[in-house]
Amino acid sequence: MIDEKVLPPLPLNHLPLDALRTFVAASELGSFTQAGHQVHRTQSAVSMQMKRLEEELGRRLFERKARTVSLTPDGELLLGYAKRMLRLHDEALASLAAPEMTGQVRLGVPDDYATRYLPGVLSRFARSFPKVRVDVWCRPSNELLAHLAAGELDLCVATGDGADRVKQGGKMVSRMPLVWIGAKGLALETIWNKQDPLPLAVFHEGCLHRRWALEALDKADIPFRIAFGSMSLGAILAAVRSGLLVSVVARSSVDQGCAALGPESGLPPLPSVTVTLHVNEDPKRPAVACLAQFVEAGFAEPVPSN
DNA sequence: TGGGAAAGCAGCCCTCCATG
DNA sequence: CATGGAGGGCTGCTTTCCCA
Repeated sequence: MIDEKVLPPLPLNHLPLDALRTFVAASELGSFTQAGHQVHRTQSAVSMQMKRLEEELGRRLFERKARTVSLTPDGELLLGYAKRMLRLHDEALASLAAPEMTGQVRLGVPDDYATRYLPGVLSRFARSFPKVRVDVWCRPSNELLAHLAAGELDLCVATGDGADRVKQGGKMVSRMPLVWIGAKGLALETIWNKQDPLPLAVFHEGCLHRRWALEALDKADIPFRIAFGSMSLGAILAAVRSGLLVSVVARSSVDQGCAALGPESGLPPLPSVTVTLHVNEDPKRPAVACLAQFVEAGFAEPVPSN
């Protein structure tokens, strides 16, 4: 028998999903005004919502600066939970809206993002819509977009420099920093003395990671030699794990046996790639829009750890 | 130009009460 | 006991203004 007199009072706090959605938008956009545009509210409404959320939690979530806002450590902590709660909420709505949905959806994803994000997205989608068949193609972004335009795919994920992809009808779902990687524990000077060319493992011609990496090296006047080329992320990572060369991948792709090389390595800084989602909308095929929601939510999740 | 505060307003929701 | 309508309070929004 539980003696209720010794129990601490239950907290009355709750986290309204509306406010969490605004919170996620503000944290990602770094602005209450921009967040307001995204959630269809005014800047003042966003400001008040965030103030109420902070009061509810008794924690400061944002550092307010002159023209921007940024997350406090408590805000960072909440962000992960908020994204998971919103994902579950959206999944539940989608599942209840059309639990008996059937059909086939053709999804295209670049190889490196397929490895990281697809398993979770596909398993959640299959649990919610077991009667929908999903066919996945792994190809470079440009090829996927061509297949989408030809009607051979229903939706695809593509990487690019943001503005271009959005002009092509894509919806931005994430920004992913590129990083130099080497074998875990690698002392870079053992394979590169800065006079000889830097040994590189890179993706195929036409890959954005490759182009940006080579441009950054050119700009920094660092000679290089392509010692390994592949279309497969798995092969690139395996080559890197050999400890004989370095490569460039999205931060989310760094796996066991590899480590990101910081600025102390002497390698030039790299930009971030924009990840966009492109959909051939078809009102007669709701499964396409549903899978698009799941993919988008998958990219909103924290990067799965190794 | 963007965030915060105050005032005013609309709509939601809870409570109460009548009705079947 | 369930349901539906009325009334009042509360919540959350927009507008406006001020400050950095």
